Amino acid sequence: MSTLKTLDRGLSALWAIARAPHGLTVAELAAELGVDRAIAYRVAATLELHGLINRQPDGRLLLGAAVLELERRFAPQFRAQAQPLLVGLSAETQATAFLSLAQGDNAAAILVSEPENVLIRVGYRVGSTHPLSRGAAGIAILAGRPPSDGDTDEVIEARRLGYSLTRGRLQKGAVGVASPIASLDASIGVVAMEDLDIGQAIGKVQDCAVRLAKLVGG
Amino acid sequence: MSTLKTLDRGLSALWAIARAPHGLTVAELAAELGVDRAIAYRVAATLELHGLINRQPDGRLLLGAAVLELERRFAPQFRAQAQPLLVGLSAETQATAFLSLAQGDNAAAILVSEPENVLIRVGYRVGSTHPLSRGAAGIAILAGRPPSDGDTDEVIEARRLGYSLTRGRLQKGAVGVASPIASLDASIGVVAMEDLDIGQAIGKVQDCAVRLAKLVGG
DNA sequence: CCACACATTTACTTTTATCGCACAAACCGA
DNA sequence: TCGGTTTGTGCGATAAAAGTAAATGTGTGG
Repeated sequence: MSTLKTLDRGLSALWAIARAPHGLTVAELAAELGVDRAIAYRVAATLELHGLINRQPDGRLLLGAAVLELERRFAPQFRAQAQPLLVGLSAETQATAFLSLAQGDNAAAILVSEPENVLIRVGYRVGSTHPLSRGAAGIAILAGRPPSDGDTDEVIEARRLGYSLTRGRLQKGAVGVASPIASLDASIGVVAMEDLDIGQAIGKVQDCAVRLAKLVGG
Repeated sequence: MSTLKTLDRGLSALWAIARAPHGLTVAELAAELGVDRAIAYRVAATLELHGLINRQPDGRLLLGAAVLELERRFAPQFRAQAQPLLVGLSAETQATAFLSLAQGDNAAAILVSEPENVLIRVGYRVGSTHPLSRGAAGIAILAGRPPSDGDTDEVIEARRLGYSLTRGRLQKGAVGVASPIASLDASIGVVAMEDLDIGQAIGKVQDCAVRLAKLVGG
């Protein structure tokens, strides 16, 4: 699968600028990319043309407002529909609820709801990703797919049970429960510290997965 | 100012995919860009590499979860600080409050707060842009900059008064008031239907601009 | 089971967009 | 005013992309 070097570099530049809290100068961007300044100018001009970056009066490059529009166009109706379900799930289980989508070989959390009235919550950043093979969310997604030779025991077990349960795979001391939504290549679940009522959580998570599948699928 | 054709086309592809509610097939993307399918494959592969798009099992191209991370990294501390001010402003004026940033020759609304308990509200989409020379937000931004030869009468007037007031420039029947935040190349303001209490709104908007400038500038 | 359409990837030649030097301009502090 | 630094811009050599074409899957209906 071949890729385009110029586009790849341009997107790397976008990330470099996104990562820099106070933006980058063109010279810094050039250094970051390991290219001549002239190239960095052309990359920046092209990104700016599309509103993805913005030049300050002092010349520094910052992320542009167009990223807000991209975000708005990311699965909008789906997220709107799923939001209330997640809020309910986090309230009932007193744990952090999440909805994850397969993105290539990763699971990405696209929606998170943290419980209120709880002293310590497990944070889960919207947009964060981890490998499908690690963590309850990813394993549940794999379990929602048709069986395959590469499936680990964890995945096979999760497929049989209808949910996955992991401890400390992504974060020490954290317990995760997730259930697949096969039609979406997604999973829904909760994470908490060791104090999670697992029996209850499993039921609620599975119920949520079924309701969401109905909501979207039919 | 020269740009990179390959990067430009790749970003156009990103927007084409973002605009399509149910994504695009590679063939559709190729048609949209006016290029051969083989090229569209390479563009898609590169975008996917960076998580900006995602391939469905059926092959369709959809926006990827990475856009959520980009959004998170867009002026995060600034937006968090400004949010409560905007909520207060919309509540006090019973109008839709917004915070706009200059992005090239456009003003982009990066934060919006709509009043509650109001029958008809003026909607203002986060991320939407319009030319700086049109609308209260843009004129206020220009008024916050040092005087220049190109300034229109509206801008000069707004600079003198410390706020801009427009009627129906962006939307028929809508009134907008905005005040510059010069240090940020930004403006804050409200829009409403004709029923806005303009005298009150001007004062509140200016007060908000001053407080936000202090919050961020010092 | 085969023929067919369709999606995806690869191999390879030609074209052209990109690279990176080198130069000009603006800025700045002394 | 003058070095020194940073910012921005033409232009020819060259590497990268375009554009063919053809191979490889993949599923469908006869």
